[in-house]
Order: sequence, then C-alpha cells, then structure tokens
Amino acid sequence: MTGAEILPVEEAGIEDGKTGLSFGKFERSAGFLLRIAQLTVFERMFAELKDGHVKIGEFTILLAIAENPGVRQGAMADVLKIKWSNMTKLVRSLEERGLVERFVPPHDRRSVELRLTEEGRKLLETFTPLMFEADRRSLPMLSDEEHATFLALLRKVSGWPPL
Amino acid sequence: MTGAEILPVEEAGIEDGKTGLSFGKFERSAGFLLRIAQLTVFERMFAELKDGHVKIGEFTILLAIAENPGVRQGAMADVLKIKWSNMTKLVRSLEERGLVERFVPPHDRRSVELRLTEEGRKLLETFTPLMFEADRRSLPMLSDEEHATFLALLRKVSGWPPL
DNA sequence: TATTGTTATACTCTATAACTATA
DNA sequence: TATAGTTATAGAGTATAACAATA
Repeated sequence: MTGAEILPVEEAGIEDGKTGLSFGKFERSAGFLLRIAQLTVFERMFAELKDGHVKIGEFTILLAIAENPGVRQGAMADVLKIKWSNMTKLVRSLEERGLVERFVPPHDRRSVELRLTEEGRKLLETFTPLMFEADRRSLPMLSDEEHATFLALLRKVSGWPPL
Repeated sequence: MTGAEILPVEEAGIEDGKTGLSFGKFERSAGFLLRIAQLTVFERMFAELKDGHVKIGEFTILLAIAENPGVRQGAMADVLKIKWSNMTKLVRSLEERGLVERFVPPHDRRSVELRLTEEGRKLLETFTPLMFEADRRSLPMLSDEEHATFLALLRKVSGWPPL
C-alpha cells in the first residue's frame, strides 16, 4: 500500500525522496524534523525488540528506577512527563509482573518508593545492550563524528549538561 | 535569526535537568534524547494552536495539502504515516469545518484528491509565521551555527537531502 | 485481481476531576 | 491546607480486518 505517485512540484520545494511530497518551508523547521527523525529512529530502534517483552515506556520506567533506586513514584512521573494517575497503572502492572517493588516508607506513609526486583534488574541487563546496538544502528547515515555532534546537540536541546 | 531576543531556559519552560533523576547510560541514546527533545520542542512550537482552532496533526495535514495541491488522500496518509482508515475521519472532519475540499477525479473514481479551501489557506497563513517564530524560539540554547548543524543532522537522520 | 477508500472495532496513551490518607 | 497517590472516565491516537467501489 505504498502506492504514492510522484507529484510534479512546481516551485523549488524540496521533495521527500520516497514519495515526492513536499513540506515546503517546514522542512527547515526543527520541530517538524524532530518529529520525523524521532519516528524514523524509533521505528528502526524497536523493530527488532517488538517481541513484546517490554514496551518502550515500561523500559524507560525500569531504567529510571534502576538509575534512581528508591525514587518516589510521583517524582519519577514528573520527570518522565507522565500523569500521576497514569503512572499508578503502569507501576502496578510492572509490580504484578514481578519487575518492580513498591515500598511505603514509615517516615511519610503517603509516598511510594520504587525499586527493581532481581527479575527487573535481569530484564534490564538483558535488553540494555540490545537497545544500545539498535540505537547506534538506527543511525547508519551518520559518521561517528556526526553521531557525537548529534548527541551533544540533542542533550543541549533537552536541557541536559554536556557529557 | 539575528541577535533576536533569546528566551532564558526557565522562561521557555524547558527542563533544566536539575530534577535529581539520572538516566545513566541512556543519556547517550539518540532515540531517548530524540524523544525528550521532540516533546520539548513540540510543546513549545504548538502552544499557538492550543486555542482549539486546529490540532497538531490537522495542521500538518493542511500543510501537506497546501504544499501538494490535489494530493491523493492515501498517498498523503502514507507519507505522514497515518493509516488510511484513520485518515478518512481526519479529512472528513477538516472538510466539515470548511478547511479542505475533497474531489473525486473522473479518470479514477476510486481516489480522492485534496485541496485547501480559501478558509483553510487563510488559517494556514495565519498560523505558519507563528509556528516558525516558536520553532526558532523553542531552541534558545542553540547558537545560529548550532541550529543550522542541528537541522542538517535531523534532515540526514530523516533521510532527506541537504538543503 | 489489485487498488482506493470506508466502516467498525479495539487497544494504547493521555488528560481531567473527584476522592483517600497522610502530613 | 497542602501533598502523594488512587480511581474513574473520557478523549485522542493508532492498529487490524472486513467491506464496497473502481481499475
């Protein structure tokens, strides 16, 4: 179903290589390009990991917990830009699958602290190398130098300090 | 583009990484960083559209039609990575709001060609400049040179030819 | 037979408000 | 009163399959 016909482009609009569709001035838009790039990379990156062990969002949560043991659930939700109400279900699901432990500390019994179980740790250790291979392999068009520059700029855009 | 007013990071509502959470090795992942960067920039860029005129996806469709008048509906769906079944509802909604015209050409009466109405054109012309201002302003942390490099790398990653 | 588009449906993500229990 | 988390629900966005009309 990729029957996209080549359209004549009157003006000096830049054509998409595959389809012949132009996006005019917006091909100079960082936001627009970021969206296309993100979709493109994610498609490549998770193509091999589609076997259903963990979803992208769940993997990110496991990672955040692994890197920040005992992190409070709400604080993690804020950082990942996930609503508290939605985080509840996500964490509960991970708990039910034996990947995450929820702990209510006595000093503040409103809160919930999160840690990985041994199984969660194993799962993360299994998939992390695959993710990194896929991550680099999803950008075959960039030289090592360009890749490094790209990462540095993305960090800057995301408001993170240089490596 | 020139020495325009650059918003301070805090005012721009961009995460400053002072949240205390770490993402370890994944702060070197292009896919992960792309997702964060895209969310950040999009939030900023489409703040103008939050007033209920059109949604982000609808704006993109209007743009694609404007740049490719008479584009076939399915071809556009393929490029924007939207399923045909979902594109139907989207286009119909835009048609009902008087922004898009659907035309069944006699030479192939299975297909649907899309064009903007005058109202659709007006709406696009109203919001496009705002989008571009927001686009550049959403990246206050990049110098003009870095911005140009960033765009070039994003184009490369997305499989598009250099400008 | 293949292509174009539609309908129906379901599943995930996300968004909002009301609620609890603790502080 | 304010904070941390939960529940319920509704709305997007996205996915698949069955279908009709046309080529």
